[in-house]
Amino acid sequence: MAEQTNDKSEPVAGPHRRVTLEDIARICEVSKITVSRALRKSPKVRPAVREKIEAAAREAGYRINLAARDLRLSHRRRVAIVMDWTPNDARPMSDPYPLVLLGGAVEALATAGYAAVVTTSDPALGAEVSDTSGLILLGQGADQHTVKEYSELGLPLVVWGEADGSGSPGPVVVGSDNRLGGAQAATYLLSRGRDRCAFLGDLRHAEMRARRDGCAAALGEQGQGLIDVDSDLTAAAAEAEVERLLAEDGGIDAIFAGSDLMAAGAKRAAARAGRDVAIVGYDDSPTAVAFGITSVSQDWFGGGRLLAQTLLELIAGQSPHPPSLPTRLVTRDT
Amino acid sequence: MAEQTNDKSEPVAGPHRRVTLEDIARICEVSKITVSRALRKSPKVRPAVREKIEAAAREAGYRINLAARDLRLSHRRRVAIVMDWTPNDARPMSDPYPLVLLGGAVEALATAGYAAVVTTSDPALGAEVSDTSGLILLGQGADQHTVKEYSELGLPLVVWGEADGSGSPGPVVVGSDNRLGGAQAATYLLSRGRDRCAFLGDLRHAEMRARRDGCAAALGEQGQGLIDVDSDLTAAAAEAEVERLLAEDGGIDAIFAGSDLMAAGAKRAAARAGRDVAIVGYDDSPTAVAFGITSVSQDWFGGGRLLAQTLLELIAGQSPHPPSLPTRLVTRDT
DNA sequence: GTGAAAGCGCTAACAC
DNA sequence: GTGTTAGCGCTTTCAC
Repeated sequence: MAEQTNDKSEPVAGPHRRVTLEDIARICEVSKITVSRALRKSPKVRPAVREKIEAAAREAGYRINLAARDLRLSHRRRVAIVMDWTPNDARPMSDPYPLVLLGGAVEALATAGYAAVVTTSDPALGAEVSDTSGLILLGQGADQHTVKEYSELGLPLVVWGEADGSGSPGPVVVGSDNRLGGAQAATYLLSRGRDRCAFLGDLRHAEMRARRDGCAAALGEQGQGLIDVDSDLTAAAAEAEVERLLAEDGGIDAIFAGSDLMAAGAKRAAARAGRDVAIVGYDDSPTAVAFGITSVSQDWFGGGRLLAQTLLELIAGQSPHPPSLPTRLVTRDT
Repeated sequence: MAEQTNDKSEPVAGPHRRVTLEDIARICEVSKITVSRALRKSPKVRPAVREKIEAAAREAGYRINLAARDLRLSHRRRVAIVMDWTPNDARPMSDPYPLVLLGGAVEALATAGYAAVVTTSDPALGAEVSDTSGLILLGQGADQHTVKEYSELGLPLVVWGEADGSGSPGPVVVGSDNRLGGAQAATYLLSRGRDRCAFLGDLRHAEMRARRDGCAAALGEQGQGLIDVDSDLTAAAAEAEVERLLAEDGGIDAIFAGSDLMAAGAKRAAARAGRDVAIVGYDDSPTAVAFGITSVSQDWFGGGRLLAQTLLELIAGQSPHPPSLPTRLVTRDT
């Protein structure tokens, strides 16, 4: 629109010099500090003056220079969020949920007046990451190497992942309660009268292990065991593993899969084998919905918010002990 | 100068004052401009001095203050990325792909030395958004209301979505070539000898319309028509629609669905009806992989990169005309 | 209620 | 090669 403010008898300095407080001050014939106060809605400025200034600022397209404000105030209300998923891992880049996590964090940070600078772990932007109030690391929780690297910055640091439970002095970890999720799966399978259950997943991932452990513990209380089946995190791999498993073991009547994709594979294998197998997946994803698979649901958005809140507490000098986020079982056909 | 820090033996100045160039300068007994130059690897600084300075900076944990740098240089190497998905829309927040889009944009921006400030369309962070070099808007491309709102900031603006093709003076739009995707689906269905094809989707969305139009045009060249079937973008809705469609029309032998989830629903309906229906989905998502559904694949990461490149050109004062991103058909069982 | 002066930490421009 | 001076745009004293 009226982007080019055809100067009001003032020299247009430079091709595109931005409008500053001083410009507005000159227009309104007040000092720049008054403009500053007015724009921040200080009660010390007379309403009439304030309105005039606000109008002039709007008219002239004034936008505050945050660099100047932050420099003067010597703070930076900015937090870095490092997305450190590498592909071919537990969470492919195409996984929906990290985005929701991000959304939750961004929202909570915004509410607190913080901006989120998002980066991949590209080192090129080192300065942008290190000149922040704190850091959120999103990725496979306990990738020790990356965590160590970032914790050396000496900034408040919160990591998304599976708490190692050791209570060790490492970074603050926020995560979903995978053990609880596993226990909920077990309870469901038991309620359906199942007594020979297998866990499907890649146990090299801490989150998968926690899911398995939670399930095994709950089953154990009823005197049942849990059979580990190692599988890549794809539907095809899971299908092949379950096909083999069902052929080998005629008693299997329940499968808890560490992801919905694996659960979908398991369901196909069970259907082809003509076996009645109860199946629980993980993540309550569109895949689970489409296949009608019972699944453990995580509160990703809440997770993002908790991540942000925890970091903000850390920045404020507190010592937060964030709770694990509860999971919820969503029952469907399997 | 007012030197109140006489005690250089005292490492703690105040509760947490950050290390500045001046501190390093004092330690190394040089001027701060020399430190500045050394840290930026200027060739004007003698290697010996430079190394000494670098060591001292590392030792003292010096981190540049970007606010000061940006203020001095009067630029801001920062771009805002606004995630404007509202739920219950074409792309639910749980949609996987925008994250990849984001990743591509963040990576390309980082390479160019720009940081990405990610926000939801929460107005609380207005200043953080408006004090940037430019804006990337991620959401339903042509949500006129949001686009207008942001374009009033007068900043370089690039929107992800379906180009309206009008060549109108609106914002620069970057998007995937949905018409091409539709045409690829048509070519595939024709190659499988199909002659009565339906399109499944919600035509209120510009992207869906473009997919349908591309498909219809390609079919039209072979003298075939395309039947529109309106459906919500869920597997269940699609399943119901296709069930009805197949019952009504005994000739249908092909379905092009605007999303993989709908394609999965269609596949189930076809299987239950015992009909041989060729099916093509859209997005090449994990769901398509799991269901073995032929699908049109978009280059989301490349899309993010193109988004960033386009914005950077705009910032540089050029008038970019970004190409549509080509799609690719991934053939599976359907 | 309003203003004048000072300075946050950095770097471009010019000395030397 | 290195240092001195100045100033980016803002907000906090402290006057009035």
